[in-house]
Amino acid sequence: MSKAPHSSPSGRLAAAAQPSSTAVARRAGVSQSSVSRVFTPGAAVSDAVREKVLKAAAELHYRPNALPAILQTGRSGIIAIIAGGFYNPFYTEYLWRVVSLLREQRYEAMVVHTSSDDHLDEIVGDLSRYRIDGVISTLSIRSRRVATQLEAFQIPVVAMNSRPIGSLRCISSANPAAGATAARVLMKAGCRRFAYLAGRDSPVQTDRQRGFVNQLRHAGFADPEIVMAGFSYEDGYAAATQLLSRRGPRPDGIFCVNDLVAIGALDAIRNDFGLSVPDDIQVIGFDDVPMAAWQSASLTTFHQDMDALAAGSAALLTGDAPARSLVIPTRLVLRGTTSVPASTEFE
Amino acid sequence: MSKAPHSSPSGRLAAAAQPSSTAVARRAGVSQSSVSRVFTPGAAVSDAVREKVLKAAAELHYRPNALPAILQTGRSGIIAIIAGGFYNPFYTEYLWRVVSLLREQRYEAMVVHTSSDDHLDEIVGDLSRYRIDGVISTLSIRSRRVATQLEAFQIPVVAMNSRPIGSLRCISSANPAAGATAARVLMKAGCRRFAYLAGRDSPVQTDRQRGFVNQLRHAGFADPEIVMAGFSYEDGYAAATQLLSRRGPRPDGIFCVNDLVAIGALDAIRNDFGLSVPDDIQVIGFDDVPMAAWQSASLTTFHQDMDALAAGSAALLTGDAPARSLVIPTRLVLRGTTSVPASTEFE
DNA sequence: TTGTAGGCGTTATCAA
DNA sequence: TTGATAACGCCTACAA
Repeated sequence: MSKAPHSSPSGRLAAAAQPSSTAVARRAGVSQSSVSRVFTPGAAVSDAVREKVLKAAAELHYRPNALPAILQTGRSGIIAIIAGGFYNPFYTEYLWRVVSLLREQRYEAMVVHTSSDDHLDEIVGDLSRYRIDGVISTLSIRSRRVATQLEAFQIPVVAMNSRPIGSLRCISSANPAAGATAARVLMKAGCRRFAYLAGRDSPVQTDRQRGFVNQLRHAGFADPEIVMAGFSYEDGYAAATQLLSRRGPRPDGIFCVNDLVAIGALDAIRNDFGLSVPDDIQVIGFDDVPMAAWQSASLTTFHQDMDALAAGSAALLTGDAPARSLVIPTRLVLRGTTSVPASTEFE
Repeated sequence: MSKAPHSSPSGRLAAAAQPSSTAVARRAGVSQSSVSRVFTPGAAVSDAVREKVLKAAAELHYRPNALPAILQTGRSGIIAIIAGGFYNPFYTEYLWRVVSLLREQRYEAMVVHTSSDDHLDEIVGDLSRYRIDGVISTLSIRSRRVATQLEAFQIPVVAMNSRPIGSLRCISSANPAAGATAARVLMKAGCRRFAYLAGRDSPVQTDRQRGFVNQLRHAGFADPEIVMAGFSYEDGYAAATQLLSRRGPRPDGIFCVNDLVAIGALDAIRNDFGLSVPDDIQVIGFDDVPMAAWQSASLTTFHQDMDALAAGSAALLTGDAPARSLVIPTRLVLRGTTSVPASTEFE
């Protein structure tokens, strides 16, 4: 007996037909409505009927079908999550936290992986066929065209690290403030010549750089050397190599757009140039990914409040948030790549 | 004008009502069937009707609603992915690859995060309300109870690293073979006293250990010291510390259940015990996560063929696979934590 | 407390 | 090639 599911001729996966509430009703000797009521929390059903229905349901392995209800109510309970940058543990941690949190709130997550925000509108268009209730994007939305298209779908969209274009709801860490703190830490630690290893066009990158540069200027220092890196270990490694290969005095304080870049830089500084961190050069990263705490890195960095980022994203989506935009404070984590007393305050 | 979506009184997210094919039909002056046909690939429609319909659809921002079609056909095009262990980049890379691949095949992925396979049946029960076409689990399914429950749903289930219980479809890397190769590499490199840093009860763990131990025995060596670690950096760090703090001669060849454990061990060996790798101790990991290639680790390890794992999982699900179980070969990646000539063959 | 009837937006079927 | 009509499985009235 081949009760197992099989592929249809088209090659599409065909699940075995599942029993309907009508089938359960027939078996239990009650009406379909009664079955529905038994599976609707708070509906009035007599114990006798409930018992009969549950028995029949168990025998048939009945599971209520969510789709007709969605058709009826227009609410699917599905949130689309469009994510990228999985090479950075920051984004994968955000992903699982958001997914878990949504599930606690009885939403399911439909996840799409993409590396660019260029096709976000197409993707949301595809997913809107499932009548998704909302969208969370870990990719910052930079294109106004995409933002406009997204609005046409009439689906709430929360984007991380985006500028608030149109009706977009945005959440991010306090990047400019952290950049400024990075500058203060390095200055306090005695650095005199600064450098910044930059990401590529993204609000995150811009904000961190701006905070850092402005604070240095404010303190009367020369602008830091800016080296275009990217967001990966390899990018950081290459950028640091380039920076330290230049003629002239080398920087003694480096702020990096994220931890991966910082760790790449550290490996170049220590292994290829034989320099000591923090004696010759001090380094600060961003994200506080698990690897930053590894002994081999021991990287001073900014911890992003993942709990708050996830909770804030969900709140923005459901409208429970007080605003249309949320900014979450970061926390400085001092480790071995800087030399300031741990008790120093940097507010 | 408040056209934006809003929360209903119940606090649930309510998306704005989307136009139906009937609305499009009315506007285009054709029947609903014709609209349906325009959006059904391969259906016969005249150019005149198609044009009218597309025009009306564009004006209304119409998107076909997938739900009634699912009701009708029984196929949702949704695959559930139940994943955990996101602290290990191996699992997150697998996740995005599978998600991307499924999307290419026109499936959407519903993702649930959970750390244990204990509730897999409940989760699948929840998701079956959406009439999912299949399930991929990155958690190995160990409980026969869960496996039995899963069968009751009549939904195809692919599990990574599981034993084939019931109708479960399984995929994994060639773990025992890799374990044996690890033993051969360390022996070839001149090691004499071996240790294995173990994970906790999972087929992956057991298979790698078995391959390693059997090969050593086969070559006439004493059994390796087995230290219970786990799967994280911290676990590896602690296990190595424990191992090297013991009295008696210390091991000179260590195989670890995965890269994170190996990197944790490396940090303990080098920093806390001041030993040299590979001169005093040689180390091999498993997975070839990006961090294994970082200079600070430079870890010899086994590369898992992520492409094949993802493609195999999808094929098992859709029935395109030749078997109900797939085993994917690994590739040895020699780096700085072992001292064998790169050209050596270990087949 | 229970049952009957209508409708959600598609696809499938059949007639025109 | 097109249109009318019946499902699909549930929820929401309303009636009994």
